[in-house]
Amino acid sequence: MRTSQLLIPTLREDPGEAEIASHRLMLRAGMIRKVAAGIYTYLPLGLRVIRKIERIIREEMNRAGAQEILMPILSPAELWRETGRWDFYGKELLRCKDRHERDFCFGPTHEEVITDLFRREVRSYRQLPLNFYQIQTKFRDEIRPRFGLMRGREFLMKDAYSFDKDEEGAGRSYQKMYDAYHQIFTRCGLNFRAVEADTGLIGGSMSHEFMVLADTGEETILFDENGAYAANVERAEVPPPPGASLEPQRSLQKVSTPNATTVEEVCTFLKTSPENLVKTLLYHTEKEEIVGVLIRGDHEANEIKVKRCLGVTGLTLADAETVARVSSAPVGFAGPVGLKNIQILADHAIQGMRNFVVGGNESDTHLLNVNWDRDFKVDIFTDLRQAQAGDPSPRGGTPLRSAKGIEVGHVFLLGTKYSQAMGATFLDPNGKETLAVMGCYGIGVGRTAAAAIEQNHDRKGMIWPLSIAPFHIHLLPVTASENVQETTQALYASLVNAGLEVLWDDRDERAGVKFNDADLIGAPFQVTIGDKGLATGAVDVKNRRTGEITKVSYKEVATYLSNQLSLNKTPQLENW
RNA sequence: CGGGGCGUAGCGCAGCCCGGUAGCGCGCCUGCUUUGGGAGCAGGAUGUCGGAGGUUCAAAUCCUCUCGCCCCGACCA
Repeated sequence: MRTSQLLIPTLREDPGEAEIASHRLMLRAGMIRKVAAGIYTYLPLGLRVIRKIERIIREEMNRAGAQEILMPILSPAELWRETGRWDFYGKELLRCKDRHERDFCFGPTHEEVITDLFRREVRSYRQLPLNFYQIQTKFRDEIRPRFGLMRGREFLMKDAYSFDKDEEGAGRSYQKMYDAYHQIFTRCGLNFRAVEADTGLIGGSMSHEFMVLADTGEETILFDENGAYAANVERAEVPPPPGASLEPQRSLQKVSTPNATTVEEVCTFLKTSPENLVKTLLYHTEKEEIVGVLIRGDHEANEIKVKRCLGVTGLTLADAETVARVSSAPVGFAGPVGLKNIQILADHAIQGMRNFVVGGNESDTHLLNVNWDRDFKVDIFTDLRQAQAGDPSPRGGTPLRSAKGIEVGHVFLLGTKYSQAMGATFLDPNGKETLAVMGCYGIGVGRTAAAAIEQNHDRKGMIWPLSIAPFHIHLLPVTASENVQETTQALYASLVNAGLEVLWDDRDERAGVKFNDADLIGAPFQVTIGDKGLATGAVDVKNRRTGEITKVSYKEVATYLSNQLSLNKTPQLENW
């Protein structure tokens, strides 16, 4: 392809709106342009990358036995009302009305639509298992879209939905998708990790996220050295403490702690350390109840764990007024001793503690030598805190390490949540009507492209993994002589004949401009053709990643590059 | 939704405090020279200063409203 026939509006300067590498570089390389907040047009170069990723996804999904379909972007409100998500989804669900005033929404995901298809068309266990997928534009009216394709409102997603006759089958379908995802992201040339995840709004019983490791990632993951455990920090379990403290219980003591409201201030004032302190957090649940959550001073509460423990979906820290009413003290002095009529949950780390410090439920007061059971009752001891680096792994106890990740894929074992709500049943061998057991599986296509850039770029631009590069080779004739033009033409033909994807910079630009654009666009190899080299019958082949430049006889370039490309190939299986 | 910031030429920005009718760099167009890492010279085009209203003899500049965008937070398959 000649550059003169593609719109590749590269920018010399960084656009003001872009913060992170992928966003900045995609704009600069002319791959995307913004149309509105979180809404982008893919230009030819950007679309090529998207198509490459889609192709890998299709091959692996097909290989795993899934069948491609295409559902509509718009779906009718009735389907969403059946599962309750019309109300539950909130403002993220973009709604509209048609000319007859009927309610519709732009699909943020497609469980309702696919489950409706299933219940209409599938009758018998003989037809199962089934797995349908599509690559379709999704719309989620994100509160704050950001970082270009990383978190858009409109975005391309591959979503798949499996239907099985029982839990066991659903587990197998889940495993197939899990394996396919490994294959997909490996083929995309990404350094990623599958981690245990929370199921969030989608619901279900088991879930893994596929995280591309990158410092700009919005998610924090924890994993152990030997690969036995990896989880999203939202999900990561903390094992119970090894044993109770053997320290003798001392007598309760009330002390004045003027203006000491933070853990740090209290510790400084009482000359103790945060490990001896217990924070009392008061939360509102959606049912208007107040619960007390006890967390060791140097730990953070994990609200998802608290929600799960209580079986609620809404949880907010109580405001100052409520704290004052419940604890009869300003924020910072609440404590479990003497708190009446509210449920007390405690992180299990506290089970191992003796003689700790808590708030005194009085202004400027704390209590020393507090002991659970003796001084207050705990309704539930369980894992309630955020895991952190250094904590023991729940599988084997080696210390966890943390990293930032970009969520590019997510697999869920849904169970019968949707089939139940929508009556998606089939007849089992005994003629009994049975609920389908479902799974759902998403991949952010644009986000995968963005993640690849986050992981593969340098100061000058992008460095594409071969499998998803917009082009394999960037041809750069740098002088205008007839010899160079003719050689370039011949070279282009021979490379294309060898099955390579070649971008030919045929613009009338100076060498420096071409070199800089080529580094920015990041094709894995650049071939420079100039009079200087041709004098000895050679062209320069540059490996974008290593920066290494090799002089190659122009007659052998096609062979040389074919070899280089197969050396740089990411693992790939034959087509289905 | 809370906090902060920005909308001035295609892009990046100055001018705004202290009103006097718009400028710089890059890009773009023409010509000549140049041509292996973002060329030089000469000439040229381009703006309803985000929008609406107000104050004023006069508004990019001051005031009010409004729309859009960015960042932090809350939120989030």
